[in-house]
Amino acid sequence: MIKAVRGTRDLLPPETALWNFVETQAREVFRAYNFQEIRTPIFEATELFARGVGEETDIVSKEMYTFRTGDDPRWVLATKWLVTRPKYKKIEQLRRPGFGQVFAGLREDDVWEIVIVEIGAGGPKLAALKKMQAERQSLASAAGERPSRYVLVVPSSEAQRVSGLINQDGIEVQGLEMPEGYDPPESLTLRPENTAGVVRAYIEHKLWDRGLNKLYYIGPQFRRERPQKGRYRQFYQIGAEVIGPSSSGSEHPIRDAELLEMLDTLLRRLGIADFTLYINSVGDAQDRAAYNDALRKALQPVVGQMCADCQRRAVTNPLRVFDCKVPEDQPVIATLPVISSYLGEASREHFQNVQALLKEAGVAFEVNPRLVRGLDYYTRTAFEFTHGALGAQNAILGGGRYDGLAELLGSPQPAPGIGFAIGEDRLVMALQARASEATAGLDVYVAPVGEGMNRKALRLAGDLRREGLTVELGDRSFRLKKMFEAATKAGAKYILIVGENEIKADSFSLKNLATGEQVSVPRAELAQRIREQHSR
RNA sequence: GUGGGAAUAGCUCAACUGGCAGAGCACCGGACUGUGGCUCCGACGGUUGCGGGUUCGAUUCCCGUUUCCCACCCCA
Repeated sequence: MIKAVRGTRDLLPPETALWNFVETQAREVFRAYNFQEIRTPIFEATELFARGVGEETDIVSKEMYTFRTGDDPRWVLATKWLVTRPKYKKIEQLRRPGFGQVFAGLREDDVWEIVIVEIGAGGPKLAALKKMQAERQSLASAAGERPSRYVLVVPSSEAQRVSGLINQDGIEVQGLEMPEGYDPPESLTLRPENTAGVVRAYIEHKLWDRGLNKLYYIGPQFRRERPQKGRYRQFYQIGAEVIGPSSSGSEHPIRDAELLEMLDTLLRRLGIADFTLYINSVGDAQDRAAYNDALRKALQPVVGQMCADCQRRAVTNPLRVFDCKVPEDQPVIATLPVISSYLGEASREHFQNVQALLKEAGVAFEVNPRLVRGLDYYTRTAFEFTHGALGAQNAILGGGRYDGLAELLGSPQPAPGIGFAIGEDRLVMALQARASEATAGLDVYVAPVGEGMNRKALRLAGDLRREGLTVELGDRSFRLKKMFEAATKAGAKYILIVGENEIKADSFSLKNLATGEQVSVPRAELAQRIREQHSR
């Protein structure tokens, strides 16, 4: 049996009704705050995420669904061919277009290794080139005495760019003229989050010229993580971004406060009361750099007493030490400097203002000096909403300010912004108890009885549906009893009998399935009658 | 990616030290051919996740594998 792939799942009724409920509420709240919907592609150039989210983040370094297009096996697919003299001919036999000219310039004797790489539109992967260099070095030292040349062959259109990147250590870059019809590969990635895509669209379509600076999105995202409760490989996010030139007010603390107040409103409206808003300021890029230095220094003398995870974090990402849950480490953590002491004047004032405005708006919050965000682009305000009873994945929503992101992605002018993303899967999980409320019921079951009644019933059902009712239609071949059972099972409020007597009288037997009350209702009054009763 | 637990009918779960794979609910049919729910009767439903091993015999024991769950890493 073919099953849904790992980490993905089908959403089935009645749960889908709950998803629609959540999305409908979100749209309504967003509209009240003048946000408009944007839909960006589900995949983007890999480079967008590498630059926007950060090359060193876990997301980009190991959790993305990345694939290449444009590869044609007739061209050069190989990333590497190891060439020694006996194998030289073997490669020629591969008859890849254009190989002849590469080898023409080389004498067999002095070729040690030829590496052929294809360079996609996204540019060469630095990591891949570095890895090849390291391999080459170990091969060369293993083979010691042999004279060698190391040749990197790339499509000629990329030759100059690549040699600029790798022109060192005796590596030769040769351009290979690609044949007619060569389609350079692109590296594409299923979006792991939506902020980068929104900012890309903002820049691409010059949305500032259209006064569009409040945007929201709802849709699937993809991360190749190990599945866990509330954590899927295709997951859904509801998010919004306020972005624009500073003159539009996008940098002002009131935007931060407004956004947080909107989220508070949305969660309450969804019936979630048991949540906590944590906020912090992670400062601007300079503040963060200074703080990171200080943190590393402070950790140096004490890290030896901490758990293995913390020792690793101290090197790779010192901020993460604050996430440590080992009880023995907590006293040490308590002595570490907090970022608030390293905030510049501007960041400090901004954060103070956000807090003052939140109080003004009556939004409850807690400052959590240890709250840090994982993505590179966050600056200043960072926040998250947590909810109990969700296990280890207790954050249902997170976000923050990203003042430098637009420039990083090539915006001609600064466009500070702030946004959030709600984990819809987790939000729905938190709402599961209320699932029944969101399920829409069936208004009426139309039951044809007797010869030729199917046609009449079909028309009548169509009329009622056009009047806005939810209608299910039976079939004359069922016995009436069957249809009653079906109507009851489907949760219909009424059953409507369409038989010869009814057609003659143009008045139909309408039975309330809850009360058992049955009356004859003229055709013209049917929809009205059903709706009335139904709204009681 | 790491560690632990689990997988048996559509669902929830049984099956003792290894001995015919079962129940409740759901679904379908009937009792009842223009009146449901309740009741009763009947039928359907399975490669026990998959693959291998041990054994006369494996749902049960062993190995591998896949998926899910819990946690770690990390984090919208």
